[in-house]
Amino acid sequence: MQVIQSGNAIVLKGAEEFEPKNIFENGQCFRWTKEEDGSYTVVAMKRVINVKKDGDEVIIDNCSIDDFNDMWHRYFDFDRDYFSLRKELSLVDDHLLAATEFAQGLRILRQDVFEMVISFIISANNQIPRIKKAVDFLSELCGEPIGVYRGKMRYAFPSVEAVANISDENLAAIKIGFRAPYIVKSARMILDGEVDLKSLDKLEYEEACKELVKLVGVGPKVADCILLFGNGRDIAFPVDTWVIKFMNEYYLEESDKNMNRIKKRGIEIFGEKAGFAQQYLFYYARSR
DNA sequence: ACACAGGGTCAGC
DNA sequence: GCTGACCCTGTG
Repeated sequence: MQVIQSGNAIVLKGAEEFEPKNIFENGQCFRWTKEEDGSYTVVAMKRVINVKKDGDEVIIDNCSIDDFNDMWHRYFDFDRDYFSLRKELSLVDDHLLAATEFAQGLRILRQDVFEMVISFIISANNQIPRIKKAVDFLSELCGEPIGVYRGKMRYAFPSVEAVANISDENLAAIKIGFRAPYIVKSARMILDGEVDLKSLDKLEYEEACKELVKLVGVGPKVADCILLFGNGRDIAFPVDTWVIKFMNEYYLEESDKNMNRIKKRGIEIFGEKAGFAQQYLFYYARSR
């Protein structure tokens, strides 16, 4: 892949397996907006960029080559060979074959752990458009302003301190209902060192799950999302309503609604890369 | 109008 | 382990 500077943008030539729609609209990330020209404006890591695909080129606006190499290359998981990954998964069965064909260009973003913790606490029993609104508004209310882009001030995702010390007024304003005390308590637990997000890397997968579930509003499903999207755990297999549906329909001998058993079975069937199988199948199932 | 559900979790058996 | 309640709001 070639990275070329072009004004305030960079152009990725020969970027394989990169489809903005399949990357951003699969529910892993909440901090993007689709522009009228079909491009995606994204806030992450105290930066704002705009991503657009044009034929076999990817154009990233408001981005330098240094920023790309230092941050966005990792964020977009460019070290991974998604073609081989899809090919490998497609061998499992016809469902994964169809899903990996359908969602070609999907990537699992390497996002900030704390942002994933708060975002996915908010996601519980909620709808994706509302989750997006809440996360955006939370950032606007107590995130650092990082500059104007396309006529709008953009705000970074708030720090642990900011969420832990959010005012009751602001908390009420984001309208996340029963989840409101969860995000504050969890942020405080992280601030106090009761749960250490920085040492997650040192733990085995199961231990990392146990650590995250200590947080309030974090159950097994949210813990898996945090680990898959914010901690690079390919094996994490988040079981939500959609996964329960397709697992029962295609992969289980008899109908089951127990999330723990379904998760165990999912990892048995899909193996080390269960998280990717989940993402392809989830996106495929939800799009129909 | 009003019931229903949405990338689940928690408390109470 | 299993069940029901849960804040909020768009949908039919």
